[in-house]
Amino acid sequence: MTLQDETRAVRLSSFGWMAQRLVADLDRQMAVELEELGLTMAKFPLIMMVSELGPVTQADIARRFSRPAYSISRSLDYLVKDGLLERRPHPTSRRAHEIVATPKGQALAPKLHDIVRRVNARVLSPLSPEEQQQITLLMEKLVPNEDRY
Amino acid sequence: MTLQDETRAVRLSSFGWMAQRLVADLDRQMAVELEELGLTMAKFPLIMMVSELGPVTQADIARRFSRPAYSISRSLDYLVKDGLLERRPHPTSRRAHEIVATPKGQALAPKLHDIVRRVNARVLSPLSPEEQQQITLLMEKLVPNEDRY
DNA sequence: TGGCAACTGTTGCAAATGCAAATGTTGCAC
DNA sequence: GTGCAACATTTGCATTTGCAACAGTTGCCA
Repeated sequence: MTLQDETRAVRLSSFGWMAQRLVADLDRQMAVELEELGLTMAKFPLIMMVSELGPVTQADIARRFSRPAYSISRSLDYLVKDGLLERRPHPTSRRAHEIVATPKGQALAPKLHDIVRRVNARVLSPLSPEEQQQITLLMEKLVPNEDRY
Repeated sequence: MTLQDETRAVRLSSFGWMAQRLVADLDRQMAVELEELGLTMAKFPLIMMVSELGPVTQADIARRFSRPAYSISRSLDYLVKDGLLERRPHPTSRRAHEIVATPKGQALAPKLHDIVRRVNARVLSPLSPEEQQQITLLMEKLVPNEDRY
């Protein structure tokens, strides 16, 4: 077996490689759907998290996403500018901010739910319903549903 | 059911969301291993592709990755500077470049294979061998193994 | 109380990325 | 062969991102 064949074999049998491709497809499809709402893949998970958790602190968001705090700080700048989220003074701490959705932001949530359901259905459509259930269950074992996003 | 509960339910039942988390973990683990070789997740797939396909054209790389050509052009700048890949004049076309691995780049390939195998094994380890086989097969149905990377 | 380490958030600067326009090349119809 | 559209690649510029340093706040213990 040549080095080239070996490299090819490694790639084709790599679960991670397939997962990367899958997520790339997923991202492309989501980006298209989100564009119609004026959103991007960078903004979308933030709105979802705030919609799910209600008032949260920036540090909390950062922890759950396993992302650095400065990154959240900057992403929020955009969402605040869009008028979708809002920084409010935290009720008990003067260093923390409470992040909440504006009415405009809240109105987005149901549409985002639809998009998520639609894109998931499309991506999974090559599988039979039983297979879809199988892969979902297996996936749940790989990425335990903690409070992490 | 409140809006918050609904958002939570959508997220937790979303296959795509789990896939995102999985790939994020995968990326983190790969980044750690690659760092020991002085590589990054941006450079790694390029070396793999050139190692697998031998001399390729930049446009071909771009097509296979479904990425814009300018992005490949810039990534190659870094890899050429690292002395891992090389731009050679194309034998038949004067506008195209032939991209090949330098000896130093070729020497990297076996180490990259090891890393891919190691990280895949670690990520899949929560599953039994039968389950690992199952999820791999299901995944193959979702992302057909074409010539696309 | 005073001091200090840990925490929350922001910012300046450098590196990376995306987009649109430019440069040169090629195939092909005329 | 000329002209022109499609191609392969690069580059200038604006936007985004990452990193390290900063400013302010809080908990805690001596």
